[in-house]
Amino acid sequence: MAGMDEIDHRILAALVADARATYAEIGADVGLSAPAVKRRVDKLQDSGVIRGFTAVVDPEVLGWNIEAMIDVYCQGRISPAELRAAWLPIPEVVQASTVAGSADAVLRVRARSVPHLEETLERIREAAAIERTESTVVLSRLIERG
Amino acid sequence: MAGMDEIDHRILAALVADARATYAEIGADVGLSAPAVKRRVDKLQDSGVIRGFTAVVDPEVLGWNIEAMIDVYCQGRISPAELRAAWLPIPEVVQASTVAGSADAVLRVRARSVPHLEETLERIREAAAIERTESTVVLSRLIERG
DNA sequence: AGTGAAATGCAGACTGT
DNA sequence: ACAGTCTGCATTTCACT
Repeated sequence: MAGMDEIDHRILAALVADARATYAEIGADVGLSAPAVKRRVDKLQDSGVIRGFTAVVDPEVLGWNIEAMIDVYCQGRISPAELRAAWLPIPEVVQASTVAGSADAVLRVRARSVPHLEETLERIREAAAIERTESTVVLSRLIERG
Repeated sequence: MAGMDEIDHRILAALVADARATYAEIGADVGLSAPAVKRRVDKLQDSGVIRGFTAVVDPEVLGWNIEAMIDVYCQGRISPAELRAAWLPIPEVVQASTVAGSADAVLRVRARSVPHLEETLERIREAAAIERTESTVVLSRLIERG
């Protein structure tokens, strides 16, 4: 985005802290009226700085206890857009990135059980032209932020 | 949480999709009145299933353009708690997990530039008794959720 | 869990700087 | 261009059924 001043950054921080905060509350924090805050938030969304608003849910509570990282090796060249389209419908895929390393992409997957993880792996492999995958199971989550 | 029925799950899904959706909108989706939805959301928050609501911000725009995943190989046995304590003060570390694989831990790091990434790597290595690290730079973020 | 009413917050148009 | 005020309308929130 072109001009992002101090106030925009403070509005962003407020929304990251609580996405359901009212415009008036944010305005009180940053010293602006509610309509002024809304105008800025709208611009921030239109320009792509704010991608959206989500609820952060405790995965443990829902029984999605097991997590794994999957290195994916593709056959030939597949565009990032194709990979994204292939994996987006799989809800177990929490994170996907293309990387500059020996692997082509790295996924982060959450599942309820080992059989569930295995089934998810199968669906990931079927979704695109994939040569092989290498999975490493997460033992404990030390840090989670950003 | 004790009793989480189908409707609770659908409310969760709606809030994950858009944390600023109104209770009336969610109620229309799940077949409940707005006050009923609010009561369920409040309970979901009190019981810890919903940890909060945040805005998802494009990191590129804020200048934290480069991201890397770091496989860490430790010397001897280090407890997860020690690793956490060592890396928590480093703000560039966005995610850290111990894993069951050839590496002992995997970090996800965000930096403003390659020199900044290098400096962060140095600090990560100094923070604990580490044998060696293997970094892979992220080319593009395909999916980011959960 | 639904209903209805009061309080609150939102979104648009308008004005001033 | 950007902030403030006003206003009609939607939403939240409470008491009650």
